[in-house]
Amino acid sequence: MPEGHTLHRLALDLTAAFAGRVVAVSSPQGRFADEAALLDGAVLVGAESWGKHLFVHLDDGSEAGALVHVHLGLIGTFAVHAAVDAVPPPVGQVRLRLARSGPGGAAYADLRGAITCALVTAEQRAAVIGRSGPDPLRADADPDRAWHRIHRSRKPVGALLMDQGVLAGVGNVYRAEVLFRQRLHPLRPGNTLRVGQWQSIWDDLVVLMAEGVRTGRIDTVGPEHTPEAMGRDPRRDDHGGEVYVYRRTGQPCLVCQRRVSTAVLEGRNIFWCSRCQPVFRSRAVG
DNA sequence: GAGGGATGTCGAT
DNA sequence: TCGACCTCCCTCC
Repeated sequence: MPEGHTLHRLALDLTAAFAGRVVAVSSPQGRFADEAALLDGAVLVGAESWGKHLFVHLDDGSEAGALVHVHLGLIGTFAVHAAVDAVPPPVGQVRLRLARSGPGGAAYADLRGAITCALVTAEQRAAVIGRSGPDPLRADADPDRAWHRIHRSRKPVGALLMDQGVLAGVGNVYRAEVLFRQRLHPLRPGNTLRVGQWQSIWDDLVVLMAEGVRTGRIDTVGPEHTPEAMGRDPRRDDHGGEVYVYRRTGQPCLVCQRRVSTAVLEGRNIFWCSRCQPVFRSRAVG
């Protein structure tokens, strides 16, 4: 699940469920037990995301407060259950549990399978953010920082969009889809893009990812390409949304009918339509 | 019910 | 380049 929209939504959900409340902090699995004991009984101030990183701010009575850094990795989940009758016993490997009771009913959140769950300082948080590129979901994002990296790089734009130091929060689905929507081949070198093309990528990501936060799915097809509009079966897949090329290898392009192509780039699958996203040819012909 | 792949990243080799 | 993380959901039997 975790692309930037998932983390952004998670931060909103955690804040809605726990902000301003005393939280019971535990690590039923045990791997975060020492830290959890220190945080137990603190007041949760709020949660925020930057790209795929999540930070939970707590007031533990110390001057600086406490900060938990979470990265879900590929398989992690952080499920928020708001307004339940009672907090049930943990099931499976729960690395971190936040729980509260009181007005509005009980609420709890269970973290499983995360690659990172650590107590960090404000300086460590700043370092993580400093290593990250702009996040299209953040109002304070500066897309020029990403453009500065992209237009000087010979690396494929498909690789650059996934580099969290260039752009934060874009994963394999948004990469594939925004490049299709902008009719750009994923192997096209970054330094061959024009600034207007980059601006279109950024603007599109801002809209698509905000929609993802709102719906909890990744839907990228225009109104003319929905299952209803085209009279086709809706997609049933684990990301749940309607897309143009992501994991549609061999199926007909929704725009031109050519079969969707796939390849591996830097260890990850890329998907594109070879007619809608033609191979870029340099004008500097040998 | 088993088996495998995946929306990610880091550290060890 | 490989394993860890050890979840979730899909496909195949």
